[in-house]
Amino acid sequence: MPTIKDVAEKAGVTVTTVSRVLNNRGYISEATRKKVYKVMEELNYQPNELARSLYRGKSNLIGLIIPTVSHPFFGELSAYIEGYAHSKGYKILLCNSQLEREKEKEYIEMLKRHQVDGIIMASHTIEVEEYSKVNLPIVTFDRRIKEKIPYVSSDNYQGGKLATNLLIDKGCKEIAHICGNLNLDLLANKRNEAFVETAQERGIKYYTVQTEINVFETDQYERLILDLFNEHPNLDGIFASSDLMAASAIKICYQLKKEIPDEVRIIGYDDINIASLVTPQITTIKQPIEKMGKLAMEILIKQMNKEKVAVENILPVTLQERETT
Amino acid sequence: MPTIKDVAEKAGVTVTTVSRVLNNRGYISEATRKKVYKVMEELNYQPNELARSLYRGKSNLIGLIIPTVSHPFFGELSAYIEGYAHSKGYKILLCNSQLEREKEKEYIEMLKRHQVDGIIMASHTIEVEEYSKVNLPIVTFDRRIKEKIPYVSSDNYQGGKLATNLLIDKGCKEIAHICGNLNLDLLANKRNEAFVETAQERGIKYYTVQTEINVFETDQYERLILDLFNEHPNLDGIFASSDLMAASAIKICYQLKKEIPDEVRIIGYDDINIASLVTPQITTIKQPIEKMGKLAMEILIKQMNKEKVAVENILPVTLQERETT
DNA sequence: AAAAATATATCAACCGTTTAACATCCAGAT
DNA sequence: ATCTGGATGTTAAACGGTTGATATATTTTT
Repeated sequence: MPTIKDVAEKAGVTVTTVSRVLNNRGYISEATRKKVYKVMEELNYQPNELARSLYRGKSNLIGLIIPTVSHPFFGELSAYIEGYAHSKGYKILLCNSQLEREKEKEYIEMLKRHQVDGIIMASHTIEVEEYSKVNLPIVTFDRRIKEKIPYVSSDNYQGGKLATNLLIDKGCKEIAHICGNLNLDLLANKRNEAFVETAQERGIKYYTVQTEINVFETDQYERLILDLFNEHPNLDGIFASSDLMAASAIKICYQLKKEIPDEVRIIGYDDINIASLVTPQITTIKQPIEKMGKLAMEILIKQMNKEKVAVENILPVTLQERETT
Repeated sequence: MPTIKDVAEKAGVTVTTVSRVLNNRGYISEATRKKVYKVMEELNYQPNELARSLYRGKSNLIGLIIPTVSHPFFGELSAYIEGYAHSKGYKILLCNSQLEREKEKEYIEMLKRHQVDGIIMASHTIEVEEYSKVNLPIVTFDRRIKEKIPYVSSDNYQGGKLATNLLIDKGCKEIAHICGNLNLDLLANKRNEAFVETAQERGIKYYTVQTEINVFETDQYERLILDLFNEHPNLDGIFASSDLMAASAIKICYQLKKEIPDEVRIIGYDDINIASLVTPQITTIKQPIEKMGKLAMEILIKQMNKEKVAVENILPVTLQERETT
């Protein structure tokens, strides 16, 4: 790999001059500028960002910690985050925590060693105190930390309310919410709050089913839903806390020969791409994934520039009515 | 951020000694080792990997260029690649090319500037000559380059053959292959070769439909499939070159009130997670995504260690029969 | 008591780049 | 003839770490 020295020698100038060309500082005549650029071209020279980052104390690297990029929600979110980051000159270091506390910690340390400029944290199993130790611009997804760490979320309570009301409006008499584990202190838990409160207010029978703390496993979803129908054969409405769960619910309904939406109505959450691709198309609560990703990056960049940021950043959700209700 | 100097001072030793502790070189007594570790703990010291990488000429960074991580196939692939890379001490820099030539080039240059140790390239729109310019360990997905760049692929011809034969065995008389654009010189094109040859051999009417060169857009898939049925109302078998395309085909069949699998049989490709999650579950050709990801990383690591690697690395595919055939 | 091994220190070079300070040269304006 | 400012050079320090050479203790072995 050619260095700035090679370029300088070949162009017959000093490294200072080359550096000046590279960084547009000081006086440089058009002639030398052209000559230097030409040599860089010839040598296929690329400035070493490690060296630059070391000197500048800024790496332009962002750590992204998610449960796994193979989950479509996080896949889509990551794509948007990376796209926006790239447009702003930042690179994404991808970390799949698999929702394991130890991995989260390990990744955070690794990111610090690599001098990332900030961390986007969308996987939350570590203890709250760990967050304050990070000591780096950080933005959180869907989780409020006691300390003043900014977070991005969508309006989970409103989403839960929209979903529950839709089921009831459509005539459901006995409904269930299948959600992630409520012991994880996530803002998504507000969906269940809304579900419970709305069902109570409107005097409808309701049940809550939680998944295990583990990872996303469709087998588990299917088992839970099957058990649910066994216990409550008259269940006629399911509010699934992700579109993937909704797809599992659809599958089980077909197995049990329950017609959708006539006998059972199902509403999902997220509105990932496949929600409108599968048959029947899934009615769902749309999270503004692109906006959330962009906002997270914006907040991170502001923090890096020592600008003030709001701690709470909640975006609105919308109901996407399709074929399962 | 504390530096090695801070640690040395606080521990009352020199940086050389700290560095020795850090790197396990030379003589170090247990006492000083402990003391140094304790101080590192107290200061929450993390060695600066930029500085280390700069000196060592090795960053432990790998560039991963894919069309987009929001596509489930690449999402799953990326998760496996990152997981295996992490276990080997490598970090992944995520690059979504959106299948744009300019972005691919830009990303490659960026990765070189950041001194990545190697590149996994799963997006191929740049010209073949560009690959030789890279001058870095590289491994390619599903694309053979004239130069001796190693590639990982699954047995596309066999996959196409399995799929086509299944449709015919099940009684299809008029079949179509919906595939990506054949002008992109991808090994996936062998699926179409196999499709055509098998259909001819067995004397079955067949058609090939290509998508535009663009990105993956379900709207486009749906339009193509709708047109296909308009032109060939008696079509009774579809070989879709991805599970997402198969899902689109299912959707259109429902719209046209064609029963699956009685009137139309559909087989997908990839066996991404959602293939077995949707209803009906998609019959598909399973690519060994995890093995392919791992193999790609292994080949890259071997190249980085100057070991010899095979250019051609083709893994077997298997038929997953489910509900759409 | 001498030799060998262990433990640590000091010093300096190096990785590739940036940047500040200062010097030099030249062309044009005064 | 002098001044001004543009264009470049020289030099050296800095970023944070690694490493080799060399020196100097202290222990341990012979």
